[in-house]
Amino acid sequence: MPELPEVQTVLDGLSQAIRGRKILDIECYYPGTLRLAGNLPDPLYPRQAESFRRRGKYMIIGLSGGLSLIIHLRMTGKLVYDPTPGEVLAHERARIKLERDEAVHFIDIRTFGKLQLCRTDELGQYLPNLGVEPLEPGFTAEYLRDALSGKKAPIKNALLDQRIVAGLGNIYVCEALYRAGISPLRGSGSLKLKELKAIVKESRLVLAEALAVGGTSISDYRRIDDKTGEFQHFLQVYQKQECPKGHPLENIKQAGRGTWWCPLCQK
DNA sequence: CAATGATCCTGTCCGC
DNA sequence: TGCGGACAGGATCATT
Repeated sequence: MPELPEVQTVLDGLSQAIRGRKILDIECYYPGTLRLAGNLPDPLYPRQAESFRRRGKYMIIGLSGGLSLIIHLRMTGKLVYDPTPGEVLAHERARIKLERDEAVHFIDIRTFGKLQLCRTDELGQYLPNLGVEPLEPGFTAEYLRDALSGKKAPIKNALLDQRIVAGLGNIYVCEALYRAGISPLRGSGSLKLKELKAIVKESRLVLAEALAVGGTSISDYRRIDDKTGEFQHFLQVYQKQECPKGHPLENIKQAGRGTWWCPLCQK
């Protein structure tokens, strides 16, 4: 499941592969995967891919002439750079066609991923409200204290809320809470500043470590060259039976998603 | 307003 | 062998 480290890894790969290149067309093979804003210029193509940035789990590619392409991989989306593309691939939902007959495939088994083309000056209308970036200076214990004050929702749910922190997903929230020694069931508003500091520190660490090895490949996630990331080998609790200390883990459901945690290590 | 649940999807895995 | 059902989950929308 692409979270911040995976999205950043894909984005870096995409930037390497197509920065400065001309996009000749974007074809859509599954209804709704490619969405066009209503007021786009004609002709729409060609457009040069000029800039590459990330906000939360959204990739934002700046195109020449004041346009932007927003890409969200959701759960099973993949971008694959292909210098010699042929027929439409299995599960290929869209294709970014480049000059010299090259392409980037958007492959997405479960079809939840989206490509949105819009004017750059209207980007705000096409991105949801997103909270602080967890690897930037604004992500502090004090920020979390203010954002979570009075909230009754479990800390696990709050950390998954992209309006509070943008980029964390199920895997890294489970890992960060384990490392911080905090139970995922704790009420958000009940956490002390010291505990929030541990959450901030461990979230940053786990994200940075995962980013350094190209993300976590549990099932579908791949880099742009279709290679796997390596952080799955370093997970301590996600989809595990026992924690590093040998304690049995509990697997519960929170907000419809699996939580793995150690009742002995996390309080 | 906040919190929860349903929804969108399909490949994989499990039990019978 | 094959089938039905549960499960995986990010974000959005509807409901309580």
